[in-house]
Amino acid sequence: MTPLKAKDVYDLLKTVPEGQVTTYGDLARALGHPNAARAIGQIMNKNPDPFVVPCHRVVAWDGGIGGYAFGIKMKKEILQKEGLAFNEDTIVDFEKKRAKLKREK
DNA sequence: GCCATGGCTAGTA
DNA sequence: GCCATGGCTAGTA
Repeated sequence: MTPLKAKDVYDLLKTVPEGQVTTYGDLARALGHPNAARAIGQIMNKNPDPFVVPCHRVVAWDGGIGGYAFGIKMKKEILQKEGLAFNEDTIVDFEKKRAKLKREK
């Protein structure tokens, strides 16, 4: 299996529009690495450019917030600003907000 | 040897 | 609540 490239993750993530989200596992599967969810999280943590790569739009598989380099509180605020609603720490209507990823390669 | 995950079990109510 | 997974990095040789 070809290695997972950070650039591929970022490129795919950039296709997720404002107001929608994706998950660590979805990104992993779309790139042909069904078990690399955790590696995706680590790649997000090293995000070179938070203003270009919308890593705040990557959440946990169950609609939970996941993590964020600048704190999950800020992540939540940004997502709310982009139009998502929360019930406690879970995204409301998560399945409807979940982006359909275009499979790469 | 660390984790910004996720899936599966054991054990309680 | 445990642990497999996979990419990264600190720290030793």
